[in-house]
Amino acid sequence: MNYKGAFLRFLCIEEKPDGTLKTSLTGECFREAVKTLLMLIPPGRVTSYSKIAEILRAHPRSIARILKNNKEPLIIPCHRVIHKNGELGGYTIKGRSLPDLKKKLLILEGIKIDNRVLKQFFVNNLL
DNA sequence: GCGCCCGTCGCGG
DNA sequence: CCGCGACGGGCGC
Repeated sequence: MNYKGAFLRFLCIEEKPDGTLKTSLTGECFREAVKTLLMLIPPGRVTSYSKIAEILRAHPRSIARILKNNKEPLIIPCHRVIHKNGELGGYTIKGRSLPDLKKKLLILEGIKIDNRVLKQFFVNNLL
């Protein structure tokens, strides 16, 4: 099995009848997979909802839904997940919307935010 | 099962 | 810049 095959199997990504790829992970397993990917983002770097979704062959809004219910903010660094275009996106802790905190955390990690996060701060290869 | 929620995205105007 | 619809997964009923 080549690298790609191993990668797809590792994330339980299978081919659907229509030929598209999709992870068969659901519920807690899916959430754990998302968390694990987030842990791979180094401090001072960011990634996007769609990048996570792309890796898992899932939908960006699914990722957003998972992150909103993140029970371990800071431990699971969901503040490092932003919009693909560099906008910060939302940030919720225990039901409270705290976008300013997200911004502060990113600045503390050395990320320059000039209206948007510059492309250079995105991780190129998460895996 | 269905319907609604979501911290998205890409496209068109 | 804005509006809109697609998409996928969780969750409550």
